[in-house]
Amino acid sequence: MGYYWHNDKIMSRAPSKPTSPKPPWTATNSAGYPAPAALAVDVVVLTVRDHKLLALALERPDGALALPGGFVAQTESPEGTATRKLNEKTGLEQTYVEQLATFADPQRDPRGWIPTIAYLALVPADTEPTDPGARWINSTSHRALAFDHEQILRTALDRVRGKLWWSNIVVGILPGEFTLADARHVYSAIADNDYDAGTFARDIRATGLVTATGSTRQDTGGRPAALYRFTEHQPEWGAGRRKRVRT
Amino acid sequence: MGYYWHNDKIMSRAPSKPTSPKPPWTATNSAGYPAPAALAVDVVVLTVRDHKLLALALERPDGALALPGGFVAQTESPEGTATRKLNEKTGLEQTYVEQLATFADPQRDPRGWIPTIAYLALVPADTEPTDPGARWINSTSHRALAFDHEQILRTALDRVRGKLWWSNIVVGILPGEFTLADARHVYSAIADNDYDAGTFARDIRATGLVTATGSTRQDTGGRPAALYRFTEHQPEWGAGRRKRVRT
DNA sequence: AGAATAGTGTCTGTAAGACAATATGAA
DNA sequence: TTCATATTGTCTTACAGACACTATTCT
Repeated sequence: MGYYWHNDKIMSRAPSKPTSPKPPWTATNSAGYPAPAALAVDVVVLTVRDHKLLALALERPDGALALPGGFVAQTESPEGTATRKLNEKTGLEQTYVEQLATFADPQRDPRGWIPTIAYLALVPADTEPTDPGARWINSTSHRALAFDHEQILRTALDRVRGKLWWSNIVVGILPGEFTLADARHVYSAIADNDYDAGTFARDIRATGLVTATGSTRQDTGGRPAALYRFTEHQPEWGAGRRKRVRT
Repeated sequence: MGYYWHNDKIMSRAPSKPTSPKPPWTATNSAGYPAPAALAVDVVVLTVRDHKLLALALERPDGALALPGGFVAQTESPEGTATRKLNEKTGLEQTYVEQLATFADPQRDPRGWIPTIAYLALVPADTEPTDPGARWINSTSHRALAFDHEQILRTALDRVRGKLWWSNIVVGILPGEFTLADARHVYSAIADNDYDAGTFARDIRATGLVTATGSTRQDTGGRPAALYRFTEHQPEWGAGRRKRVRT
C-alpha cells in the first residue's frame, strides 16, 4: 500500500522543500518532546436515497475505499476542517455536522502518530459528489474500508440511530420542506424499520421539532400531502419517544 | 497566570535538556509542516457522596481549579493515559471509563496547539484522592474551572445523565454489592430527582442489568435489605426506560 | 408494641404498535 | 367510479409515576 497525503488544500500552503517528505513522519516540539505528526479529521457523510442509508467514500489510488478526511491546519478548528472537507467533496456550504469520537491509537495510521477526530455529517438526498473519486456506498453492505474507517462508520451509524427520535438530526437530510411520507422513508431507512404511516405522523409531530408550512405538494396520483419543515436547523433535542430502532 | 507542564510521569522519561522549555510550544513534523505541540487528555472523575454528584478537581499552583489531565505519550493510547492519570490521582486500578469528546480549538490552551481528548470516569463513593492537591467539588455549584474545563464538565454531566437509565454506567460508582436504597441514592443524585423507592426497585430490575446476590445487609434499624450487583462490569446497554432526568 | 426501613401491589395517565376508517386528489 | 395516497381515529399493550399496603428487623 502506498502512502500519501490526502488531497488537501492545506498542503499547498506548506513549505516548498520539506526536509523529509516520506512517511512515517515524526515530530518533536520546542520543549524537546515527541509530538503527534499531525492532527487529522475524518468525516462520515450520510444520506438516505431510495430507502437506503448511504455513506460517502473515496476511491484511493491503490483502489482502497476510505472516508473523506484531511489534516487540521494550526489555524483552524477541527470542525472547520470537517466542513471544509465536506465542501470540497460535495459542494455543500452548510449542513448538520457533529463530532463523533477521536481515534488515536498510535498504530492506527501507518504514516505516523496521527490522531483523527471523526465527524458525522448528514446531507440532502440529492447531494452529488463533486470529487470524481467520491461515491455513495451502502452504509451496511460494502467493500471493506481502509485504516480504522470501518469502526468509525459503525460508530456513526450507532450515533445517528441513537439520536434519531430524540433530536432534529434528520434536518441535515431534509433541510427544506418535506412531506410526512418523505420523512417516514428517511426515518425508516435509518432505523432499519418500516414505520406505519399513521403512527409515524402522530409521533413525529409529538417530538415538537417540525412545523406545518400550510402548503401542500402532489408528486403522485394520490391526495396532496401537507408540507412540513424542521423548526430549527441547529442541533436540538426533542421531546423524546422510545420508538423501536433495530441495532 | 504561570504556565507549566502537568505533573506527569511521561515528562520524567523525556530528554534531560529540552531546547526550549518555555511555552508557547510549537512543533514541526519531519515533512516540514506544523504539528500539534502535544496531545493531552483530561478526565472528568465523578462519584456520588451524601446524595450529591461530585467531580474531582486539582488545585493548581496559581490557585485555579482544573480537571486531572496529562499528556499522551507516543507509545500509549489516550485511554491508557486517562486510566494512568486516574490511578495517579485516586489509586484506582480499574473502573468505568469512556471517551467523552475532543476539544481542539487552537486557542484553547495558552501553552500552544494542544488538542485534548476528554474522558469520563465513574469511581466508588469511598474513593479518596491520593494526590494532596486533589479534592472533590460539587459538580454543579463550584468555583469556576480553568481553561475550557467548565465546558468539559458540562459535557460529562450531560453524558452521564443521558445514559443513566440506558446503560450500566453506574457500575463505576457501585462496583460491588449494593442495596436498592444505595442504588436509588446514586441514581437520584445523578438525575437530580427523587425516585420513589418502590418504582425504582421495579424499574432497576427491569433494565436487566442487575442481579440479586441472595444475601442481605443491615446498616440501619430496619428490615435487612437484599443485595444486588451489576451483572456486567464492562460498558453495556440495558433494556431502556423513559425515566425522568432533570436537565 | 412501636419505630424504622425494605419491599410489593394497585391505580392512573401516557406512549407506541397495529390497523381500520375516512379524506382528497387524478384518471 | 376507481385508484392511489394522505390523514385521522380506535384499540391494545406496555411503561412510569404516585402511593397505599405488607414484611422484617431492632429497641
